[in-house]
Amino acid sequence: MSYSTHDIIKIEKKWQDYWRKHKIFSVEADPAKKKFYCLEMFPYPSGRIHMGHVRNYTIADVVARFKIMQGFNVLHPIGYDAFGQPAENAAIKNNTDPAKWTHRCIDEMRRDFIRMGFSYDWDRELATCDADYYRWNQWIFLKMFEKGLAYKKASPVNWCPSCETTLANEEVIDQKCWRCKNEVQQKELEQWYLKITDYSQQLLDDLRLLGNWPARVCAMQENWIGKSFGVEIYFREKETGTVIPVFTTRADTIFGATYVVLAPEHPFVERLIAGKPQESQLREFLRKAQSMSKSLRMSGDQRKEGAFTGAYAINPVNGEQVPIWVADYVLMEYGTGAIMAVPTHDQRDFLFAKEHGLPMRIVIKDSRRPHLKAEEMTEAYVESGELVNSHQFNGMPNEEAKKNIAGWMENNGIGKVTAHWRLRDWLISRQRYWGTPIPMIYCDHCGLVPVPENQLPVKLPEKIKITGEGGSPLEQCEAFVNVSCPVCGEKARRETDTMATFFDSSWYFLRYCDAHNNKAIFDPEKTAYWMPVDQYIGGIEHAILHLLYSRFFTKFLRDTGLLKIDEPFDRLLTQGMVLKDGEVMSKSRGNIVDPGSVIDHYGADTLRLFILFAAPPEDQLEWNDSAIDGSWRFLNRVYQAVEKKYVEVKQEPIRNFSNFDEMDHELYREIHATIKKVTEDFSKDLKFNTAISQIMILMNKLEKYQVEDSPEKQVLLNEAVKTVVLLLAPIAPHLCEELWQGMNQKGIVSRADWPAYNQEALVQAEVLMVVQVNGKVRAKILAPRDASEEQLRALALKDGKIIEYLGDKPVRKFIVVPNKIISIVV
RNA sequence: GGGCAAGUGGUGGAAUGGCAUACACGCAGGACUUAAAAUCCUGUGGCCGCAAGGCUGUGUGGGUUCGACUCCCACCUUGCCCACCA
Repeated sequence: MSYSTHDIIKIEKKWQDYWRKHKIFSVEADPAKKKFYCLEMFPYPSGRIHMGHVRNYTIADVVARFKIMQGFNVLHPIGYDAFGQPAENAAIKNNTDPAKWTHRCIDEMRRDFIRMGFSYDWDRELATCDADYYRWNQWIFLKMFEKGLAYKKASPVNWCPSCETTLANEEVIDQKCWRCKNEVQQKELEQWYLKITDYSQQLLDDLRLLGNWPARVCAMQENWIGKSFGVEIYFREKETGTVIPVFTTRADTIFGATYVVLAPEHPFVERLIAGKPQESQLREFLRKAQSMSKSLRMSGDQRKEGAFTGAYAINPVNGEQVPIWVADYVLMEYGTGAIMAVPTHDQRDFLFAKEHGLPMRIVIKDSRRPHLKAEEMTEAYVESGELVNSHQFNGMPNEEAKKNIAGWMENNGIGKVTAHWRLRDWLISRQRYWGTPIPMIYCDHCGLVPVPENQLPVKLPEKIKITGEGGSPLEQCEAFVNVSCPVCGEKARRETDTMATFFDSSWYFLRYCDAHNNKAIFDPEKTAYWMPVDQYIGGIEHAILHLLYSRFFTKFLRDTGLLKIDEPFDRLLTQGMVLKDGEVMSKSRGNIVDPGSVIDHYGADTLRLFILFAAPPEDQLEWNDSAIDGSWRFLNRVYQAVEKKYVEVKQEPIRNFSNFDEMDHELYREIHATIKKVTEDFSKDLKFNTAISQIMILMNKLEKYQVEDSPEKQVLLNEAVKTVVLLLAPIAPHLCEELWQGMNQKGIVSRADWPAYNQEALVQAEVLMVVQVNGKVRAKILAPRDASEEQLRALALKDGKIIEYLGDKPVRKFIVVPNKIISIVV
């Protein structure tokens, strides 16, 4: 058979059918076997796969196949993150049913995965939009509700008045609704939250357990959780004595506080301004500030607006009376919703004070400009220095003062050392159709009633009209909404909010362990065997939310006794993006390369090889139409090598090393060096690009190798060819199966044993050593392995070139790095 | 503004203290062919040189070292993430 596109397509189809028919990649939990759980982030089923999927899933597939060959019981599942807005939008646009649309997309995607030759356990396939799956979302929600971790709270949402619907932040573009282009408002709605903040400390502490995660992902999570230490200082309102706690990380600047600022939403504001002369102006300001959407209010260089309340606060450290302001640059969600302003040492306070003519006082001396006056400052001084104007703390370095002042405040009851977090509770309510219904019921008599477990799943109603307008589609579905109260039996109403899809994806890796259990979320014995995921692979865009939520769910389920692990994912790889002409591939840029057409032309193996070879997995990958020809050519050469170089030898000649000539030794060494390199690259840092390079080097060597009718040499050559096929099998599995069969080997290559390398084969009797003189390479000498310094000195000093470079200068230093380099200093 | 990456031939990249540019793409020349494709061979950082060879070279400047793409300091550029977080 020749190597043509036509044949390749046939070969690939043949092996894909074989693998599926014989369930080669289906596995069962078996405590007698060592397990390996290889997982990729499951896709949103948008239809055909794109290069990002190809890259992500090819990397995972190589890991899975490699581990199988190494003898592990490998769990490698796939599923679909199938709820979410695109299906609903498509339904609105084409007047179709989201379920139908989604399942059609899933079918297309599955076909593409099969065509890529991925080694999935198809028996565990799942889709989050199936009731078999989302009933367990509801079950988890009820458990969380039971434990007080799911609760309802009024909070502002982006609201489009013309579509009568809530919008995600991403759907608000320039303050306007992405669909109808009308102005978006903020509206208070009762929303469901998960109390992830109960786990803040654990989520932070356990980052230490994630040594096999990219450091930057941990750093991003740490920043997101955002624990900051500081002091809550108790200011008092002058008239009533009401305590106003403010949070600061800069207690050292307390003597420079010249005003206090409350967030517009601060509950105390209302009482403060009532009856004040400027009340109406203040109300106007508050109205404006609160109607502004959060994203606008927080946008970078927004001017800081604010107003004086007419009230004053007493600074507890010096009894000083300072004005209380309300300003939009203070956020209710962070700290106490109130700050002490130190304009001289905080840039935001500085800008605000300049804008509104508020007083300033320097309390930390800038050693470079010790005589600077506050009114001469052009920006806040935020560096360190000695305290001034700070009573008994004058002269103290400010870092020291931070601790001392905090301690002094605690002793005097005017402040408390505390920590604040950036992490907020997780809003999971969506006023959408295509998601998991939140299993709660509102009863006029009994209040908020959870749906009893035995009534799960609360199914999404089918065949309902979705227009995108008039609020949540479920709200209009009488059959869904009207229900009798599970407690008193009276008429009641169902919750019509659905869950954010991040809920679905926070535990799918657990369901894979026992995908079709209809009695329980999973059998704890099965998760005990398979979990944690040994290798997780996905995009960096999920570095924060998805991974944090999954960690939270894992800890929660551990606390309910279902899991025994603290963290779900042992090793994490975040693969880089696929670029074309230096830009991310996207429809709008028109620079998409369709994987399907590449497979049609070259076959899946070539695509797999190229995408692994072109860049290390974590880096960005530049798509190159002509470079893929190189991958095709290489596989062709492998094919030819088996056809032409592999000759079965009847009698099994005894390998006799003493008969090896230099060429034999070289090939033998290269075989084992390649096994070693590929094994290490596949195991440790998943450096497929260098593993492939090394296989190419072995190919280059074996192609040049001459057998000269010697059966012994033929055995050696056969071993080289066989090694290439084995090492390449995880990367180009279809071709390697075909070649394996062609070589009359037992079984299939997907289940073959991964070759072991012989360390002795790598040891050379003589090594080529580089000789440097004054740091420059001047000669290379062949020296016996592990030669002594004396031997090497003698060898080096009789080398013609070295003699020339040394001249009659005396040798000052003679440095030997064994078997590598000799460095002579004169 | 804060945090984290990264910067190496015409291109993707290799080398993480020890021969810079492995492996591949591209390009040039050659073989085969009526011709083309495919395939194979040779060359390919820059400068000087007929050559042997020499000098130079990993964003910029400094440092540590016998020796630095690699480690340290400062700067420049690009990318990503976070960001009125007190």
